[in-house]
Amino acid sequence: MATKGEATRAAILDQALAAASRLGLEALSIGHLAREVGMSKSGLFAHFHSKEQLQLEVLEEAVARFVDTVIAPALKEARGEPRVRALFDRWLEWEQAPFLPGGCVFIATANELDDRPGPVRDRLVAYQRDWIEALATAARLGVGEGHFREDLDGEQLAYDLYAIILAFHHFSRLMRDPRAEARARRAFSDLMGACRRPT
Amino acid sequence: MATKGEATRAAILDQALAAASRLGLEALSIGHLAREVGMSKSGLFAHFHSKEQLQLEVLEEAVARFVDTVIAPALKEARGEPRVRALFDRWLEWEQAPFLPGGCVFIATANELDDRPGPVRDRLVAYQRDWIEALATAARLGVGEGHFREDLDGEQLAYDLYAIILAFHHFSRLMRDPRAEARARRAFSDLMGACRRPT
DNA sequence: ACAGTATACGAACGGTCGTGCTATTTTCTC
DNA sequence: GAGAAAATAGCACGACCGTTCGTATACTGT
Repeated sequence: MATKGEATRAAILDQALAAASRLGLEALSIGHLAREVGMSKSGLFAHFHSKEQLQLEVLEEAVARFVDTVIAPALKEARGEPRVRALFDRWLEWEQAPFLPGGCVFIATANELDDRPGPVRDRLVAYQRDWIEALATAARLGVGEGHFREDLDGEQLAYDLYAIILAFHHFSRLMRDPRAEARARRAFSDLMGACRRPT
Repeated sequence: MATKGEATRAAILDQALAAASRLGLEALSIGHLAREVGMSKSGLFAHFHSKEQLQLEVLEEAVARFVDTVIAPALKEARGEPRVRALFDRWLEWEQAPFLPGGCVFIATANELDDRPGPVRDRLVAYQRDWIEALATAARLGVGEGHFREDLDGEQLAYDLYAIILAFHHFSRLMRDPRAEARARRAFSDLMGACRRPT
């Protein structure tokens, strides 16, 4: 286990993830990143053999952390509304995680990649698809549990949840609106209200 | 039209707006843009005296078109729900306007500017603030007209509307989801349903 | 038609980018 | 502690970036 290499590699990815959160994956600069980590450009470059590979590994790292901080904890909650609520709460936490100074790295990256074909885009889209599917599944379980209306459209709920989070990102990151989180939570609770089965 | 200069200037801005829609304002490259328009880099540069100025003028152009295609027509609709509906419909049209091949240029730019201070960011934020305020005002008029609940929060509705559009951008541009528009319209009609005064 | 100006061009600058090489240093293994 | 292997540094490259400048061409008003 070549420990030293993996250690610096982890340090690089950590720094790169933070940078990608603020500026996006595309704007990652190897020279700038090397200066931040405190090593030479070529030394850093040797770990990944291309910038694209670096981007892919940053993406992978982000996904691993997303699973840890959002998905895994939420799966411990009871099926149905509690789990959906946990997914949303954790997602909102993720948006403000200390290692993501610029907010969700997927959102930050999405816009700059939506017209740039390539492996990085492909990976991102695949991950997003999985995540949306996970949201829809959690929503459908809520119907099975009797928490939600029988005619609830799981994919539509996934869309609505994503909408709330995207707006939170927009209002808090761009507009610096301090009421962004309150608005997001309000929107979520209204949405839950509309999903419950009529009494 | 004063002459040749303004004509090419308009052609440049037109091309630049399309490019910014796809890749963002930051990713605009003067050399690349010049090649697309069919002129020399320095010739193009002479029109705007810095890249930042070019970005600002592209932003200005986008705002002018947004007013023309979204705001102005909607203001002709009756106050209240019809106007809110018109604003939303036109906004969705705007997202798919032919001169915006990458979707709404404001959204495309928002993410790359949210951690880049400067005049361009400042202008964008100011415009966004105006737009959100306009949405909130339109919502409040709906209360006065008796279309919406008395306790409706205009700013919250503006947030919710923005959320739907942002999600549409995400699902259609990144995910290439053909059901994105249907989802957006469904979300909007659900939202309107929740805003109407209880009968 | 001519003068004067607006417009465009080409070349060059300093800078940063990603990416190869080749040494050299550091770390790990026996 | 010696030798192998991994990790890092140094340097150079071609490409592209925004920007400047001097010059040539095209237009405009008279």
